[in-house]
Order: sequence, then C-alpha cells, then structure tokens
Amino acid sequence: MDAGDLRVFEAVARLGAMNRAAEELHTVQSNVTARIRQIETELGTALFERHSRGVVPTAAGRRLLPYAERVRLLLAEARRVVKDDGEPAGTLAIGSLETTAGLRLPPLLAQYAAAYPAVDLSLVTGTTAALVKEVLDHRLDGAFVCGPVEHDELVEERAFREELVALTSPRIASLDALFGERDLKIIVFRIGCSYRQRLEAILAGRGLIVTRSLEFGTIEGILGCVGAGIGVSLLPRAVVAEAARDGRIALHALPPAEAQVDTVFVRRRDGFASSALKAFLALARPLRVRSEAAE
Amino acid sequence: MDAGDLRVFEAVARLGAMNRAAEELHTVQSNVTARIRQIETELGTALFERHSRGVVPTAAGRRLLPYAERVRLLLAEARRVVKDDGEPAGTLAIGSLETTAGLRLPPLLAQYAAAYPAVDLSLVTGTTAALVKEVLDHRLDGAFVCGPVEHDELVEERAFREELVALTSPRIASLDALFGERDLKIIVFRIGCSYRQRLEAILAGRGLIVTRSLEFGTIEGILGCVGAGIGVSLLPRAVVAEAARDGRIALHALPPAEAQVDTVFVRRRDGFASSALKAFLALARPLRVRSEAAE
DNA sequence: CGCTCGCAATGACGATTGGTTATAGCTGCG
DNA sequence: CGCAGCTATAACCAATCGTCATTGCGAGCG
Repeated sequence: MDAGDLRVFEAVARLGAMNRAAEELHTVQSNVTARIRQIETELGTALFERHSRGVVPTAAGRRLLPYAERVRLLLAEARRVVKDDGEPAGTLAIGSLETTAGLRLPPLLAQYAAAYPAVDLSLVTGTTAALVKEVLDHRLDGAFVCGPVEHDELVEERAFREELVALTSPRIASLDALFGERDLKIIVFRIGCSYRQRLEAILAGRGLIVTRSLEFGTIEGILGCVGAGIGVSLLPRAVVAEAARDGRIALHALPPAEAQVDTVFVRRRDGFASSALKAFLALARPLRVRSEAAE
Repeated sequence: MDAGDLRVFEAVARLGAMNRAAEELHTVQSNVTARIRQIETELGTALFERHSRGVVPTAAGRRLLPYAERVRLLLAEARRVVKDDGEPAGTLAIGSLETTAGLRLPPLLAQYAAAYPAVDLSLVTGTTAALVKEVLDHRLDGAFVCGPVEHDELVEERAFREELVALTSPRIASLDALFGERDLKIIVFRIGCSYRQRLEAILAGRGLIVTRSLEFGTIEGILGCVGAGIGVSLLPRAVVAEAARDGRIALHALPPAEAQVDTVFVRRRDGFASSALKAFLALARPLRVRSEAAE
C-alpha cells in the first residue's frame, strides 16, 4: 500500500464506483479493480462491498479513507517544502472579505507583488464562513475574515480594526428615523456576509425588524441602492467616507460595542508556512500596528 | 515520489551512503542510485551532494527528511487502523517504572491479558526520560512514568499517587541521624532513575550532600544494600512495607511535599489510539480512582 | 419473462518500471 | 601508483502496471 494505491482507493470511495474512478484517474476499469483487490489482499481485509450498482466502503474502508487524504496532503506538502528554498516563490492564495480587499489590501498586495515577483499571488473574496472553509480545505493559504474565528485547526492574528457605520439615504437623519420607512431592506454583499448578522442585531436593538435583503457584488451597487432609499447597510467607515462627503449617502455612527469589528488573518495551524506566506505575514503585520495606532 | 521512494531516500540520508542503504534495503547500489536520481529529476532539485566517501543531504534533502518519516508513520498507522475493527488485538507495548511495574501493574496486566487474549501485550521498564522518548518515537503505545511530564506531543493522566519513604538500615533512627554515617551512598534502580534527583534534593534539604551512588536492577538488591547500611534509598511505601515489618530496613516518612509523587500514564497526543490501548485505559482508569480514595 | 444497462471480475498481452549485474570513473590515502 | 570505498552508467531481466476484450451478475423495465 503506497501513495498511488491510496489515490485510487480514495477516488473509488468518493465516486462509489470503480468505473467512474477509472475515468477520473485516466485509466481503465480493470486496472482499478485489480489495484483495489491487490490492496485488499495486502491488508487482508475487504475495503468495498461490491454491488451491481457500484461499490460501498466496508467499515475498514471507511477507516482507511481519512488516511488516503492525509497521505496525499502530506506528500503535496513535502513537494512544496522541498521546492521552497526560503526565497518566496510559487503560489500564494489569499482570501479576503470584499470590503477588506477594497479598503486595506491594495497597497499591501502591490508592495508584495513588487517585492516578490516570483510569487504567483491570487486573491479571492468571499464570506467569512466560506473563506474559513477554503483555508481548512487547503485551497487558501490564509484569509482575512471577520474575527474572532476560534477554530482549533486555525491560528488567527488581528490584522485590522474597523469602525462600522450604518448607511442610509441622505434623507434619513438618524437610524431611529428609519421607523417611518416602508419596504426597508438590508443591503449586503452576499448571503452569509459577516456584517449582515451584525446589522440585523443593531436594527433589532432599536426595535426594527427587517427581514428582506438585497445582495450586491460591488460597493457601488450597495451605495447606489442605499442612496436611493431602498435600504440600509453596514460597512467600514473608510470604505464609504468619500460617498458620504459627496452627499450620496448618510452615515450613522454606532456605539463602539456595535461598531468595532476585528478583521483577523487566519491560516492553518498544522503543516508548514511557505516562505511566500511568511513574507506576506511579515509585510502585513506592520499594517496591523499602524491600524491600531491610528485609532 | 511515493512512499517507496521516500523509504529509500530516508535510508540513504540516515546512513550517508547509497551503498549501505542498498544493503539495508536488501537491494543493490545501482538501484538506489537510480531511484534517488529519479526522485531528484521529478522534484527538480538535488537531494544529495555526492562525494567520494558517501553522500550528504542538500538543504532540500534536509527539508524532505522529516516528511519521509511522517509518511512512513502515517502509512503504518493506516494499516493498523484498517486492521483494528474495535476488538482489541495486535500488539500493545506498555512502559513502566520498575517500582510501578512491581507494585501496581501485576493485577492490571493479568486482568487485561485474561480479558483480551488476542492482544500481544509487552511491558518494558525504564527511567522516565527513557520511557518518554520511547513513547515519542512510537516504540511504546504508552508508559507509566514519574509525573508531571508536560510535553506538547503527549497527553498524560494521573494513574497512581505514591507516598515515597526514605529507606535506611534499621540502625538509623531518623534521616537526621545519617549525619554520622560515612561512605553513604544513594541507592537507586538505575542511572537516571526519577527518584534519584528527588532523594538528592531531600538529603540536600537536610544538609547532606551525597554524591556517590549504587544502581541495582531489582528491589531485593536495593533492600539488601540498604539493610547492610551501605546507603539510603527512596521508594514507594507499599513496595517496602513488608521488608520494614520484617525489620530488615527502617522507613522514614517524609513531609507530603517531598513524599508525594504522581505516576502518570503518558501516550502520544496525535494519531490514533488502538482498540487495544483504549481497552487498557478503560481498565487502568478505575485503579486511579481506587488509589486516590485510599489516601 | 427476457431484454438491456451498468457495473465488476478475469485473462491475455504489451508497455513501463524496477531490479540486477558488470563495469567504469572519481577521490583520498598509504 | 595502486588500493579502498564510493557513485554513475549501460545492458539485461523480471515484475508490475495498464490495456483490451470478454464474461458474469443483478436491477430495472417493457
């Protein structure tokens, strides 16, 4: 039983059929059958129950499955470690909330890309929950998300502290004045956006229950909608300061307990941090200090 | 690069020569050379510097080395997990201090052996430091050692609480009376015995500096030597109670802070606990309660 | 009931890889 | 220089792996 065996085993277990596994592995069914049988005889245990519609793992197979993934991940990590000679290189996949990506990251990313041209840097945006999952599944090296996360397998460090402000149409003088409005909606980036729950809680604290919502993919979309009086949103102050100066929207400060939100950088605790990631952290950490000092 | 490749890589790195690695792997040198070269071309990096007297790992090779072991351990664990159907079976290697092995374990081991005849149980004795190392190196499933250990990779739970008593010849009325003795020695099981440091500290606290020591492999040896007035020892009360009743030696109680010692059971935190080990823990835990209640 | 569909098992065969043998080349040492 | 100890390389052999074609089996369906 070596790494190759476990790869075919994993494919069969996941797809539930040697046929499809063979297809995915770019080989033929008989080959998969033979290798599975070989592993089974080597281990002295049946790993699958064969049925006419496919195969299902036996208890032993279910026990083996997690090891197939662990071995795969470990070998992949070994390859990366061997190639990583301390000079940041290769790929670095970072995740971020939409607002953080727009507000805080551009200078950081530009600086990083200039300093380490050998790194293939990629940035994906998403919600906190989605990004955390991506990090856990080894698809992202790390992510800026809404903290705290407090997950056993992750290590997090505070990156930025934002002041959230409520956004409304310029016609609205204060949050309390929202009571008169009809058909009010919560306007957020996406379903599952981290700020959404917080906004709902803030409004609920003022006696406003708003269940309908709109999702946008861009800041501009949110600003336009809020300005038109369609709803209320919650965003970091710095993101919307300009729009407020232009009179397109009104900002409503919140008490610190409601306004303060920490953006944390999460990464996996286990395994190894590539040189590319280490360099990124080294570049990002000073920002955190500056951000704290600015308050 | 699969598991087999890593095994030959590991042998070459450890032995510092493809020649000797080939011998250990029961193959020939050219084969080892070829596989190493193949891994190197696959990874695109040299893993060894070749010299006329052998090979030394490059920086990349040194980075890869720990992964070779981790993959090996992970695959070995996978095999065990597959075979482990919940019914305790296979091997169970337990370590223990000599005194614990003699005093506490016999009924436990007998009970375990009777309840789980399918398990090939083995017990080795040694010092705390040696046993901890054996556990860390996967050579023991767990060990009873002198606590606390407080190692990141280990989980420990208190098993027994012993009262240590000082042993002297019957002629000595108290520890303070030792001042008159000449050529006094510390008598312990072995170099590195966990109780040795404690005994030295206890004597030092009474103004006695004893640097010479004797080591024995059996309780009887220690008792004989102590009884003959050659030295002083420190052992759990229960171990030596009978000898004291017979008048062969004198016991000297110590204040609780010095006398109390916890015997803890340590095992690796990571990985998995075999059914054989789980069953052992299930059997051992009630003993702990009884031991505490007896105080 | 018999047909077909989807899937696994099997056996024969070619391709690729891994292992073996023998030999050459390098380096430090007496 | 020649020896000892090591690695590199080429040629050959064996085992494994992958492929193709075929068989067998159970489920679903007309």
